[in-house]
Amino acid sequence: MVERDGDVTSDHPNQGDLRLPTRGRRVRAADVAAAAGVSISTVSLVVNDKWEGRVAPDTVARIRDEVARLGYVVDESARRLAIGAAGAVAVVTPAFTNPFYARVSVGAAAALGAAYQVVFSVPEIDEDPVEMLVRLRGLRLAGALIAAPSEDVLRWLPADLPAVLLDAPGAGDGRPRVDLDVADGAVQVAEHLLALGHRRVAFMAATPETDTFVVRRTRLRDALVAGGATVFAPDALRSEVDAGAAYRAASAAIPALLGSAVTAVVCATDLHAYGLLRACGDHGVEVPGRWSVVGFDDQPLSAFLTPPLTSVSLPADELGRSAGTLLAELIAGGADAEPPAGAVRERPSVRVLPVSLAVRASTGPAAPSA
Amino acid sequence: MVERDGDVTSDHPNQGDLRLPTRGRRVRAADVAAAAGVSISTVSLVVNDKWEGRVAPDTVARIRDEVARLGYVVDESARRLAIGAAGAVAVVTPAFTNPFYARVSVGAAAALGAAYQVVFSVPEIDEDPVEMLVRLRGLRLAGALIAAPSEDVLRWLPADLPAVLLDAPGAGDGRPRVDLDVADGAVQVAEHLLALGHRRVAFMAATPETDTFVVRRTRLRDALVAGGATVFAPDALRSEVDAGAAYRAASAAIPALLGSAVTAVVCATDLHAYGLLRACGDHGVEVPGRWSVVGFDDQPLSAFLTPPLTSVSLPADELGRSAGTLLAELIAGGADAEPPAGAVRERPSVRVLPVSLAVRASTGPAAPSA
DNA sequence: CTGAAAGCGCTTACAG
DNA sequence: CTGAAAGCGCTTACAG
Repeated sequence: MVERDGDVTSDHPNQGDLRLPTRGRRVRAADVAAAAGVSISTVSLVVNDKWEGRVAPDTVARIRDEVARLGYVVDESARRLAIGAAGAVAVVTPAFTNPFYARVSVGAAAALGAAYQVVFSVPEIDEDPVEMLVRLRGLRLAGALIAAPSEDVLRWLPADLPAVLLDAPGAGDGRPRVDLDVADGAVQVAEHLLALGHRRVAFMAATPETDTFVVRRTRLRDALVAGGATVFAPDALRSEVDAGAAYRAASAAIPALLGSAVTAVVCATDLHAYGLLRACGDHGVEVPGRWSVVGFDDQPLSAFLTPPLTSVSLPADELGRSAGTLLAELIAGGADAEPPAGAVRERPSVRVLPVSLAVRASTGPAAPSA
Repeated sequence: MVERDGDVTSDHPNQGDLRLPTRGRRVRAADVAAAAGVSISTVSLVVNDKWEGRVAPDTVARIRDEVARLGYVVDESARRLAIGAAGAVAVVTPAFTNPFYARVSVGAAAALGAAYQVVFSVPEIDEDPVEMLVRLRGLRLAGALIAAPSEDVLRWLPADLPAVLLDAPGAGDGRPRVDLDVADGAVQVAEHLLALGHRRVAFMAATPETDTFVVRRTRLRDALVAGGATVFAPDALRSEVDAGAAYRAASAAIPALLGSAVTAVVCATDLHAYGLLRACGDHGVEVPGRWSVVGFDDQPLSAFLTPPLTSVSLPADELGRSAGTLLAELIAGGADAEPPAGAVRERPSVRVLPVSLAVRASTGPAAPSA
């Protein structure tokens, strides 16, 4: 007999040990079976809805009554051990407190939550996502959803673990992927600014510059240059994805920028734009009078800034939901199974979600050249 | 033999069945034992670090080598079933995409994540938190952390489930709790406004008005009235906790408010303040020239608004961390154990975290009476 | 229509 | 210092 005293959810029958409160005893299938006068097998069939044609209807009713009366819930550990199924899915993102990833996480959980236990991994909680993923293998990981994956995570990812990458336009390792069409978003920004007469544009970059940020910067540059504009991406004008860091960088960079004839600043993310706008306020730089400002993300709050921010609207929740659905298919369909020897390896599915530019008051006609 | 074909993580030895890829086979303690030439018991002792004085050091080394070589990870389902321990903790909040609760969640997970599997429940994912909590019982819930609990959740909460309530100043059901001293925050706001000469103040309320919001409103009112000010809480000036809803409510309410001699508006949350500020911008109401505006929460972005928002700074991460730590103590210490018969039931621990007012540019001297 | 039995992978007294 | 065995609570062929 395994001893487990002091355990709040002890399963020990309370045999005369007054220190073990009765309420600590879990209800087992055996309890339901005894109460209903049937075997454990029958209880299992009923609670798993596999009784049709195998258990008499009134037996079913009796068992259901007892389940409700006793408050029986199948023990997940035992169930998973018995059926050998993987029950957990990991959702790995770079941050929880960044509303973009919060929305991605919610979308993913909504798509997967019913079938799997969703476990979130963010650096804010787990120092090391790889370490956490290793630990999760103990939960029999069914799959993983990885947003803006780091090199480390990609390197670790076992080939046989169904996984979907999100928002990783550059990660070309043949994994199924759901991306946002940030390249098109950048083009839309360029067209918008060109139409407003902007010909000298600065870009505020993100560090570290992951795939999506590289795309945002280079495609914007290419499209602007093709339209006859000049683009600056000054070293000083870059920061982590954080409004405070962006504010400090922008504050330092603004004096020099004012010397150039820049009429618009495009930011790698809305958070950068928040910091920039605040710094503009400090320096008396009027937006959009002197500079037009554009962001990427269109966070829920961006429409409420002063001035409201023109931003590339990224469907974060749909990104999460779409990736979640794809992962579920992958797991269920065994799309990850080894192809027959000699077969042409199927191209992994890459879904690209469209984005749109939300035009607001932070952009306007280019100021007459300073 | 239990049949489990089509299972990605099938544990079937791959005996001649070519359709079952080898990589799908999990490594079990038995594999490590065989490889190291020891028994399963010994492997268990070593991986659980219980070998001191019981296993020869070079046996330990040999086993560790094999564990590393084979990539063995203890199966959590089997482990939990064997030790009968509860491994999961639920964190229930009203929202994920509200940065305040995102920070609370991160704090809680940081405090609990090492020892327990943290499962988040938010309405955005699970329609019904109660239903989800019931399902979680199957995971042998060790405890729950419940932020701004609804009546439903409180009613369901089993008496024997260790639970900590967060930010629930009115929930007087004797549960251990961690609260924010929003009452004091309201007093600080009142003092700040009175000192600036404000004597006619409006309050923008939240719907539904949960405990914490009632405290914010009533304590502010009492403190302002005690200081000789008049307080309005117009029905029109209230909305859900959402910047868009707040914007619409504020837009509709502003014309009437301009008719009153109000010089300051205090908002139930920063999100309300975002909507109000935007509406003020639309209506040409200068902040703080005409109205001073104050929020509650001090969200990370509030310092970057134009003007930067004066707000009651609520330590969200500490709230989560503190509650997480308290819950861990509760679970470990069995503080929930039935007291000895006749003993005076100990008062539940209620921790109240101090808050502070972050004074920024959105508040200033009261405008001369209109 | 129903139940006895094996098995999932682990942990832990217990007996050497 | 080491291993055989029981038990955790469930599911699923299998035999009635």
